[in-house]
Amino acid sequence: MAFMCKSNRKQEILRHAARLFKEKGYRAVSMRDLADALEIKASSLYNHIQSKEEILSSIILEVAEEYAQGINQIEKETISSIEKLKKLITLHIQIASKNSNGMAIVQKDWVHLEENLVYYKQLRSDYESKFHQIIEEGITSKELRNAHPETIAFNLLSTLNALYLWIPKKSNLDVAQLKVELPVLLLSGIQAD
Amino acid sequence: MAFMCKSNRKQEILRHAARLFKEKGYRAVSMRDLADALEIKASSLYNHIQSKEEILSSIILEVAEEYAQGINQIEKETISSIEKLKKLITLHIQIASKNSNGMAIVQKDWVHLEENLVYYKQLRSDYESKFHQIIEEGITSKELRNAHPETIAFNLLSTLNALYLWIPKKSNLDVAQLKVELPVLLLSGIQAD
DNA sequence: GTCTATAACGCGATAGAC
DNA sequence: GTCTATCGCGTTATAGAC
Repeated sequence: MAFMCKSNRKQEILRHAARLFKEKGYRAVSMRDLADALEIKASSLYNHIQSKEEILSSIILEVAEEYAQGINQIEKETISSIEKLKKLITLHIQIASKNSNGMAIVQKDWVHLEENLVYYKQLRSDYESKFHQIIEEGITSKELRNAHPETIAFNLLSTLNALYLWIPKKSNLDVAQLKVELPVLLLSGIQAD
Repeated sequence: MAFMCKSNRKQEILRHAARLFKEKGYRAVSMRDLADALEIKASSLYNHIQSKEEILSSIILEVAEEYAQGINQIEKETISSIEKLKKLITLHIQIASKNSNGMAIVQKDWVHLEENLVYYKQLRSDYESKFHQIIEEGITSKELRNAHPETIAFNLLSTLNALYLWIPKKSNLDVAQLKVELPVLLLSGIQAD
């Protein structure tokens, strides 16, 4: 989507919307609230966007497609499973520090998608399948302990999915440190000896 | 609260509300939706409850107080920190399997509390403090590796808080297995050698 | 591109009959 | 305890002036 250059105003709307949606939840933010944040009237928003749902959709799909692209790239690299998992952890940290609002909205408000709900669910399910497969490869190659792959995936993904709650409270320095510390913490329990 | 025996009808309302709130989110479920589920009219609900927010409050506080009670009991036992953490993991699994709807609503809709918002936040912050303290004790006593306590707590709590997403898909047998498997998985990475 | 005015509808909640 | 009828307000979105 690198060629599609959205107008400044639309970008600004999306930015404020992401912040408000994260704070109060999609359903609890009215178009008047959003307009107030931009210091215009609600009706003026419709010169830049089609509907409230289009805003939600833009925010969520941007994040979801970033994850999809990230894992597709990592998946095809010729590195060990452990290295792939480390790169996945870094991917989550990067997205969460660049766009923690978007990540929060994906987690909490994907259910309110309409037009793109099916597409989003497909992206999510593809992501999880690939994540699982990397873990299964790691067990097969004996890089990982022989535990249940679903349990391992559940533990990793729930921690990574919650990063949006944690990262906004941290400084850039802390985030840099997290990129070192989190892979160690998350992987040391599952790596084979 | 063991003496306060709510009417059957009220219990039924809370049960249906919990299911609907989990599925669609608190703000997206109208009193008419809830009434439909009970096969009555919306106005009839108000013979049993005061307001929509009272329903939310009941559901959330029941779970939050169960956690508070659980950790208060565990905290004062004279067992090792590792044993306390194992009991905390079991506590989360138990609550999530008994009331996964309630747990989901706590995570997603606590922000919509009004009257009891401050009280809920206090319960939550107390819980997290005690959780952190148990981890810090474990590091001091050298039961746990000398990693950052916040990182350890973040990993544990994000996985435990996500159990409501995972447990409803599992059979009773799987849950029993989870009670064995999850402590091993979560603690093996942080236990001192 | 922003405004005022308003359409069309859904919301939580109440009053009062039965 | 459930019903019908309704109040007052908030919602997304549109029409048309400037």
